[in-house]
Order: sequence, then C-alpha cells, then structure tokens
Amino acid sequence: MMPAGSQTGEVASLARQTAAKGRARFRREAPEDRRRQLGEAALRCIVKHGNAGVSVRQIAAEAGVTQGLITHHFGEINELVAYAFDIMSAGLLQALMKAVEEAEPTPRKRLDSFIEASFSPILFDRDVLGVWVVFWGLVLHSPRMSASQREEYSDYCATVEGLIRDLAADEGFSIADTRLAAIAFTALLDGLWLAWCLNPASFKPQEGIQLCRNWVEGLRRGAYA
Amino acid sequence: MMPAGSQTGEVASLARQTAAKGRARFRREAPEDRRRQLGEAALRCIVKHGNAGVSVRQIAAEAGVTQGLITHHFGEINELVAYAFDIMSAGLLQALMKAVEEAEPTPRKRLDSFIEASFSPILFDRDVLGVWVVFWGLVLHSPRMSASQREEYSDYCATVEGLIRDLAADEGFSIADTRLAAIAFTALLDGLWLAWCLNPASFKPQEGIQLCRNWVEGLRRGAYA
DNA sequence: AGGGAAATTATAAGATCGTATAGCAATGAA
DNA sequence: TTCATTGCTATACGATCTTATAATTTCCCT
Repeated sequence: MMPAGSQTGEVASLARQTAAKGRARFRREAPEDRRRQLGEAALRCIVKHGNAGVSVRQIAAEAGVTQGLITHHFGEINELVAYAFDIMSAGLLQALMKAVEEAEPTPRKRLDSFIEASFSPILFDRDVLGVWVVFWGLVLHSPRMSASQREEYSDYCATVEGLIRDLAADEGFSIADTRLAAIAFTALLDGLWLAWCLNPASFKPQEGIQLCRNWVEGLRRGAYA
Repeated sequence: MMPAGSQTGEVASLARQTAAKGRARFRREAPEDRRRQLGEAALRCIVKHGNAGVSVRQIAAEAGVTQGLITHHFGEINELVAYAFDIMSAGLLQALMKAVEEAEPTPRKRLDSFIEASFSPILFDRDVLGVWVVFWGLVLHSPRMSASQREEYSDYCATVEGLIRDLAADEGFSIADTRLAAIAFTALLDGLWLAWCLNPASFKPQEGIQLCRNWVEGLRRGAYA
C-alpha cells in the first residue's frame, strides 16, 4: 500500500550502475524507428484489448520499453494513437491499391479487384475492425483524430471515385454525381465490413462481393443517373 | 497517498445518523425503475466522454447515487452497459418503426418514410453514433454484448427485409435473395450514418436520402435479380 | 579515445478505477 | 405504530492509470 522506498532512488541507481557490465541494457534507436515500433505496439495492444489496450503501460510493455519513452517521443498518449492511426490507414489503402495495380488494366477488372481485396483478410478481419472502432471512438471526441480521419477518408473516397469514373467512361453510362456515388459505394463497403466483423455468421464474404457487384450493376443500369 | 482513516467507519456512520433529522436522505425506488435510471445515466456518460464515460463512478454520479448501487443492481458494470445497449437499441428501432407506421400504407411510402427517419436526428446524430461506437467496441470483445448485438441486428435486418419484400411484391420486380438485399441496404444505411457522423461535411443528409433512393432504384431495375 | 547530445530507464506522485463489505434507513405490511 | 425487508450509502482496498522529473547509458562525432 505504502510506496516501498521513497528516498532510495540514488542508491538503487548506483546498484544498477555497478551491476551492468557485460552488454548494453537497451538499444538506442533513431526516433523515426522507435516511433514506428511504438505505433505498431499500440496497434497490437488495441487488437488484443480494444479500448482498454490504449494505455501507456501496456503499449510500453508490448514494445519492450519503459513508459517514459512514450512521453519522450510523443508527449501524450493521444499523439501516439493518432500516429498509429495514420500508419494503419496508410497501410490499408496501400494494400488495396496494390491489388488494383496488379489487376488487368481495364476499369472493370480494376474495380473488381478493389472489391475482392476489400473482402479479403486485408480488411475483412475482426482484428482490423477492432482497431478501427477504437479510432472512430476517438475521432468523435478528439480534433486531432478527427483531422486525420477527414484526410484519410478523403483519400479513400477519391480512390473509389476514380475507379467508378473510369468504369463509367469506359462503358459509356452516366452518373449524376460521381462524388456522391463514391460516397455511397464507400458506405456500402464499410457497412458490410462492419456487419460481418460484428457477426461473421450474418453473411459470407463471397456474398458481400456479390452485393457490391450488384451495386455496380445498379450504377450501370442508370439508377444513379 | 495513505488511506485517510481506516478504522473510522462506525464513528462516521454514527455522526451521520444523528445529523440526519429532517428529510429523507435518499429515495427508495423499485428495482425496475432504478435499473432504467442507471442505464440512461450510462448512456449520457457515454455520450459525454465516449469510452472513458464507461465507469462506475461517473455513471453513479450522473445518476446521483453512490457507486455501490450499480453493484447492487447489476453486479458488474458490463452488465449495466449491456442493459443500456438493449434500452437504446430498442428505443431506436421503435422510433424508426413509428415513422413507418405513420406513413401512408403503401410499400413505397413506408420504405421512403423509413429512409427519411434514418436520416433524421433520431439516428443522424453524432451523439447517437458515439454511443454506438462504444457498443461496437465492446461487442468485439464481449460475448455478452455480442449476443445482444446479434439479436438486435437480426431484428433490424428483418424489418428492412420486410419493407423491401413488400415493395418488390407491390411493384412486381424480383430479387434473387431478399435477405442479402436487406443486408446490403442495412450496410448502406449504417455506412452513410458512420461517414456523416464522423465528418458531417462530407455530404448532406438530404444527399444521403437520395443515395438510398438510388439504391432502391437499382433494385427496381433488376440489379439484384 | 573521450566528450556530449539525447535516447532511455527509473522512480515518484496523485487520480481514478472496479469491487467487496458492513451498516444505515426508507418503505410497505402487520 | 412497529417491524422486517432490502434498497441504498459509506468506506476501504488494491490495481492501474497518466504525467513529471531526475538519473543513467548509449552511441555518434571530433
């Protein structure tokens, strides 16, 4: 209950000092590298414990460092979480784009590849949603997180919009407002992602792909003209 | 740091006893009522502070009672949160259904009324999403919450499916799998809800309504046949 | 090889959290 | 009006949390 030794700081330090002989007691790393390690440790903690995983102590332990290091590199923990958000967001969008670029270079194949990648374990993974849900919760209460979200959502929508616009141009159908159509398609993807992760029994990923193709078919048939 | 007075419990109690003369120091309520009060206090706390609002102390303070009362009525706090989830979920679905029942009794008007209600402040409200996001986070890590979610999502989907099925029957178009179509439409609604609440500048509620009508138009044109 | 910058650890202080326990007191029934 | 039920308060305890500060150690640079 009572703090063990209040005035013994220097003594303990001395003891440690003499005890340390052989090898280095910690690695000194470039701030860039350490920040990334901490960001990734934060993500692992959030995967494991959800909101409860957002804690200086847990993240430091996961990264194998002491708590003070997080303060040193990020100031306050929210900054670390925002950084982790940026890391993850960039990684996911990049993985999706990679799938698109590897597809045959027709608008149809590219969009289809985007859809399939969206329903692959890259995104369709309860752990990934678990991280995302924590981020959403913070976005609603933190201007810093909100700013990140705005930017990342914007990039994501722009990507989707490009895919849709190319398809429309290629197949010769018209869309009244491509921006809005992209928002709807993005919402459909996110909604299916959410529903499946919360309850994987509700439908199969393959059915989700079909539903997205149906949406595109609606677009083709002029439902958004 | 050190506990103030460890053995002074009885003394303090005695002092209070004599001090209390005039009026009742607390209201004694039926368990049913008190449980609901606590559930609603929990929701207010979550609205105000997000995940951080889920705390015995904060909720008790919000409800104007002592912490022990939560233990008394719910055992552990997770049970209270699950109860709050059920309250809120039932309230929202009921509000949506009320809008549907007040519409002209044609399938088309009923579905349209459902859509409009979905984009009204009943649901389209950052506070409401804030609560929901917290629940989603818990659903992913708690079997108890997951069970509630499964049931409530199922009810919600069934409602949507009924509306869609009636429309298809009335207008004479066909749908390959009504259950899947309902899942897609539900996902679209949730996705738009999420996107707008996270960033209300991304589109206007009225545009959301239009996007839903477009989806229905795709259904009508056989994109899901 | 050694000095110094800064990365890292170690430690402390104060808040808050969840739950358990014991006793008080409001209320309906006798 | 008294009594018993049980809703409710009061309090304690141990764990964990964030942040701040000071000492220490690594490693680059000259």
